[in-house]
Amino acid sequence: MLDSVKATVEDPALVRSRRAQLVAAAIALFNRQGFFSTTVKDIAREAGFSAGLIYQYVGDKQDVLFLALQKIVETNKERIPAALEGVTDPLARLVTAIEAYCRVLDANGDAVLLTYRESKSLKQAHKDALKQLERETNAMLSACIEDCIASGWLRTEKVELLTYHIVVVAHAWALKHWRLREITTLDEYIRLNVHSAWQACLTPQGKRHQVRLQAGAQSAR
Amino acid sequence: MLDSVKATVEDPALVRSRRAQLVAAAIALFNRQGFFSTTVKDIAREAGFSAGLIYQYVGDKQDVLFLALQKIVETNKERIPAALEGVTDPLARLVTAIEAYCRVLDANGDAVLLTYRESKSLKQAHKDALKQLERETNAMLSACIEDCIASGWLRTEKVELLTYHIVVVAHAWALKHWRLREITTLDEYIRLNVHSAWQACLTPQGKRHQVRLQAGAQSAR
Amino acid sequence: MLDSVKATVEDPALVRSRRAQLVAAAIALFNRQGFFSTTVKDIAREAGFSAGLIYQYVGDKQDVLFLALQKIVETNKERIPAALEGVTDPLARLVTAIEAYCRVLDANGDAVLLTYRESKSLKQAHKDALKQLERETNAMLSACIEDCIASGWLRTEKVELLTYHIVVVAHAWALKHWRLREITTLDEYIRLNVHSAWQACLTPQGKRHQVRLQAGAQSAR
Amino acid sequence: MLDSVKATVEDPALVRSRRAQLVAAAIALFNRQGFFSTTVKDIAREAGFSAGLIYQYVGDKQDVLFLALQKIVETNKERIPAALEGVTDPLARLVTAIEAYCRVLDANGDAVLLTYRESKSLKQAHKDALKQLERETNAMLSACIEDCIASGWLRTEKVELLTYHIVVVAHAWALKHWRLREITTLDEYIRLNVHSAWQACLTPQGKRHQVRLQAGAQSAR
DNA sequence: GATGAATGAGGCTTCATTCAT
DNA sequence: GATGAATGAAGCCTCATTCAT
Repeated sequence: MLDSVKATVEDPALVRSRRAQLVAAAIALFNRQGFFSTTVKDIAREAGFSAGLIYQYVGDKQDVLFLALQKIVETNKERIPAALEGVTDPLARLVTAIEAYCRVLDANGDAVLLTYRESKSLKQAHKDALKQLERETNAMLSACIEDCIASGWLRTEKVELLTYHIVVVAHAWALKHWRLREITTLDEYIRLNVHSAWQACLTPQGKRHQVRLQAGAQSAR
Repeated sequence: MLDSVKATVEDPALVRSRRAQLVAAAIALFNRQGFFSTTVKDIAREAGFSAGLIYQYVGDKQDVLFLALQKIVETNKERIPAALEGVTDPLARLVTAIEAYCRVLDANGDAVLLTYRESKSLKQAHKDALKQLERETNAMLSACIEDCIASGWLRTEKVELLTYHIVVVAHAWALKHWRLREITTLDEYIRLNVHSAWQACLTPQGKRHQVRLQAGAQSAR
Repeated sequence: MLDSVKATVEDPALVRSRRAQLVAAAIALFNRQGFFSTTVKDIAREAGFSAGLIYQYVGDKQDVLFLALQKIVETNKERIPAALEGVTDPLARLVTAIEAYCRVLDANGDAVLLTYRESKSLKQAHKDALKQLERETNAMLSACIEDCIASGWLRTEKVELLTYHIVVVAHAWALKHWRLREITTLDEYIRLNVHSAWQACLTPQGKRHQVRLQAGAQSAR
Repeated sequence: MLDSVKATVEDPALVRSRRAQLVAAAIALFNRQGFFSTTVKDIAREAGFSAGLIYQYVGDKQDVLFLALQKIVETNKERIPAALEGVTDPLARLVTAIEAYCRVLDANGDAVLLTYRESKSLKQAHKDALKQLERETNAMLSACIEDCIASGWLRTEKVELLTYHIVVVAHAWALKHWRLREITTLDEYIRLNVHSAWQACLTPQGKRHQVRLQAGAQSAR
């Protein structure tokens, strides 16, 4: 993963830390101004080092974009397992995973928009790498769904289609944030829009199980 | 609408036709290469005239982007009323509007992606104009929903939120086309993902009415 | 003179009138914006006809500049004989010629500046033509001076040098107008600066004659 | 003074030396071809570096013009005090200052013409800065004149008007050089035209003092 | 390893000039 | 004769990338 981008500097620890600076600066700027309107010097200044140095850790301006988008997608991917830690009930896991996912997107805000907006500018290999990462993230949601199906709580024709339904509605919170924040809140959005995406697929037993879970959550407070 | 972009040529018919050429060329290229990687000369060549001529019909390269995005959004907006022509039953109207909308997006394909990707590069006034157009398109779906509510077929807390749910799932077909086309078809996507967005809101009467409608459609074939 | 600039239109009366329009427009614009910052379209618009038409009366944008500068210099040249009409006394003729010259320059204002500023942009033949015209104008002043010398009123080593002295001090009124108008008036400037240029050359008889003339002018009022 | 033009390079010594190259190249070219007919690439080539580099030392092509004109006017301004070094007699100082001024103008030749020709193209702030510099130069001549008045050698109604008289006659040597060099020499021009500008203002004592000075100069040889 | 001055290709835009109507 | 749309060369300027220090 690291080697898909070339660095001339040897020390891998240094490479990692420099690239972290680089990527943080890049994400901030790409969000603010977009990829093309951000100059390499902008990135260098924001990252706190000289323009020339960038080319010791990256082959290309495009590589910076790739590292930035990769960082964003990886962050998304890491948060879900963290949130699922300790949760065992399949339906509870699905709910938890979705909520975690939505809240990462909300926090990362326009980074999501960034992946939609600027992916076009990547070389094909990098595009593919990102799509693969996204698939892996989605696979975690799909796994939760399949567990629910195995438990008899859910029924659906195509798991991945349902996954995508959830994913895009979640993404939409970031993509259409300019309008949605005027008419609702994140919590309401999750409840009304995101969760509704899969509730139509609940089996009768699933529904009963859900009621039980909510009652438990209620009394647990 | 026309005057938000300045032309030095007087004849409005000529302005219209030249701009149509321009916009067609621009949409094709922006889809292929993105806004920033497309040069003004590229556009001129694709449109079939000289580079200088562009500036008789447009003040700016950005203006071309605006005209292109505007064209896309307007096309979306025009197809819905056309499809609704002659349909009177509120629920049938909702279904028809949604299907029409999805099929325009499918046809215009990556143009939708374009609006997400490149809107950033517009001047604020142009961004606002596009958002207004989008709101107007959405309002047509909202109106269908409200008719269904008035008829007692649907119930929902926030009409516009439901509208956005539908809209983003529809857009997702274009945004995630690279993956979705591998796992489903447009028809299935509409049935499983788009329509499911509102069916959770059907009232019992609504459900019965829907069954009746589908039976009618069946026998009409 | 006319033929140093080519016209495709035959009718000489038309050529004259069109060119007059052209030149008037050009002088106004060149004064305001300079030669290079004035576009051919600007000139056409100011003159009240289409851009293409200019090329029927002129070969070049440079030709317009030449016609404009020529017009200015010719105007200067024509006013002096007009003012001298009926004046016979040599010293009175000199005074009259200088005053006339200064007042034309004051009226034509920045046109003078124009000849200094933009002559550089002319083709050599046109530069020469203008210098010749300027020499002819100066020759009229020189003639007055020589008459005064012949009458014994003036004495100077080099007539043309004295002429130039007068000319440049007169031009300075236009060239340094931005500052001079803050510290004096045209009348005072003529009295203190322009006329002083030659009064050092008056012979004793010349001085006496001058006193007589002024007394005459006084009593004539 | 330096900061009225922006540079992205930090090192002030480098800025100074690069700008000196730039200005030297620019003055040569502007004299030869005028400001508008000189391209930025021309300047770069003449200065001996790449086109892009110019924009590290200057914001604009116009800024180059400003620096060039500023350099010219400043040179004029610096030579006068240098020439006055050690001269104490007020009348001698006036004569010395004028001669120094004329000889700078003669050496800088067409640079003077440049200030008349191209000032138009400057932004207002830069125009004002140059006018201020010119005023300061003139003030040095005015001071000499006032000393002479205080000593009783000269009498004049308006000191600054007399200063301008001297200045423009001196400038004329550069402006009308194409003709004047045909009919006279610099020395004769200074004697007959420039100095005559103020000799009419000599008081009787002033005249006597002048004779004494010249006698002294004579015997000193 | 780090700096930042230097390079130079290439983009957007203007505008003198032509030419079909 | 007049119009003004169309052409295309060329200018200014930006910026990714290199390289001497």
